[in-house]
Amino acid sequence: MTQDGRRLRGQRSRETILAQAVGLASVEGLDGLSLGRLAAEIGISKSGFFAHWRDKQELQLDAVDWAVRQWREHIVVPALHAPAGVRRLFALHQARLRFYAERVLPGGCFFLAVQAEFDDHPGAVRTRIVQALHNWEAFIRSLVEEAIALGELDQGVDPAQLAYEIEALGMAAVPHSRLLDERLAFAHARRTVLQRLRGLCPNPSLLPED
Amino acid sequence: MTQDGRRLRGQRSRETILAQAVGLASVEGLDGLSLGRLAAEIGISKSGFFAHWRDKQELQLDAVDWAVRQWREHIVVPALHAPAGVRRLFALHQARLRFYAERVLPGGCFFLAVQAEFDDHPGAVRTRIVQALHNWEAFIRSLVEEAIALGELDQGVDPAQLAYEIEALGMAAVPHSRLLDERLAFAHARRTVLQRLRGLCPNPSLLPED
DNA sequence: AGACTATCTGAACGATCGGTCGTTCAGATA
DNA sequence: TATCTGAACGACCGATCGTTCAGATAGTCT
Repeated sequence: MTQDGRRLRGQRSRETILAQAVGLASVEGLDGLSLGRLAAEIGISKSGFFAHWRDKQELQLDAVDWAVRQWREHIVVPALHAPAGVRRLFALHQARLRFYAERVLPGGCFFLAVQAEFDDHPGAVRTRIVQALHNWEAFIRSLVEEAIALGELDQGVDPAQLAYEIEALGMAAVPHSRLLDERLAFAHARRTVLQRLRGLCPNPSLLPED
Repeated sequence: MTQDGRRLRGQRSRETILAQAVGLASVEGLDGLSLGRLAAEIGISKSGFFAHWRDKQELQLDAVDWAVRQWREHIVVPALHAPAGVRRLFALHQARLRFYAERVLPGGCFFLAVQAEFDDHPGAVRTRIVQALHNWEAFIRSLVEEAIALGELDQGVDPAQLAYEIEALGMAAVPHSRLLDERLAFAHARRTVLQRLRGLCPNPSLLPED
């Protein structure tokens, strides 16, 4: 492949469009997202979209993929820098809360907005969302299993159930911080998981006290 | 007040419209809800709405109130039949899960759909949603405090934090049951809260073992 | 019977939706 | 230089959105 300035420009456009689309979708949802408003916010023409995507659904699918990559970079990768075991599990939870607190996405969480929107809308977009959610929970579960294998969590722990807990307590921080008390929401989300992990950990000193 | 057949008919219309609107909003959200589709599903004309509500927002506000009443009847009232304390707290959680599992609303949970939609949309509707959410959490908190006062929960328990836990673990059952595994989601939501309450209760035999 | 009122309808409105059209322009190719 | 291609544009399409309005229907009151 030789360097083609045209394709390079197109790729940059796609990137900025997708970034903006994920941000907007975190507020309005993927269906609530309107091509006209999206174009206006970026400062391009609406018809320009169709040089990159056949229709709105194609853009939605790419937006999901883009959001998954963003999630990986902001939450998964930083967590992998923590030592394996219970500390990595808690680092994952903290990275997620930081992602929310720093308002990386204007709507808080792309996946929360999109799950609530598509759980009753069959189609290709829903399928891709399901896949992303499944991979995410499987990843949490694998960290739990690793922590058990390392002897940093009780043997009796059900990995799927603890993964459900961590996911639920992290996700709930979004609406709580936006609709009620922001400081309290993040404090509760953090402390709940922390105390839960400490309670299940034979060596609680691996984790901060509070 | 004399009996007026017209007003009676109007009230019945309002009721069926609101019931349908809450159901539809649990799927599409309160903004995603379209008057045209709503009218078509009920079998009335679109313009008939405006005999009952000035505009769409007025209908949205009444829909929130209606959903709150439904929530009270289906979840709060049944829980109050359980003996005060930790058993009532768990009964509340179970009533909620039953409400979801029985698919009373086609979208699963009106408040989940609506929270994700309005956390970034200031206005009267958001204000009313915030109020409803606040009242709900305050109610859970009051049950926690009651259980502590009755000596059925450890003194050290932070009522606000435990309320956050119960709310988060219940709410998360909706997208999990719809997008991943329904049976597992409800099982996790139930067992997590159950084990948590048993762990905090000096007399665990008040609660079922599993 | 006639005046009045609440409910509901059908037709129409301006705005916006996703999407298509032909066209323009920059950059690559030969 | 001549030709081709990818990106982006403005104008426009039919459909649907929330909303308005004049009028029909039906139940109440004098």
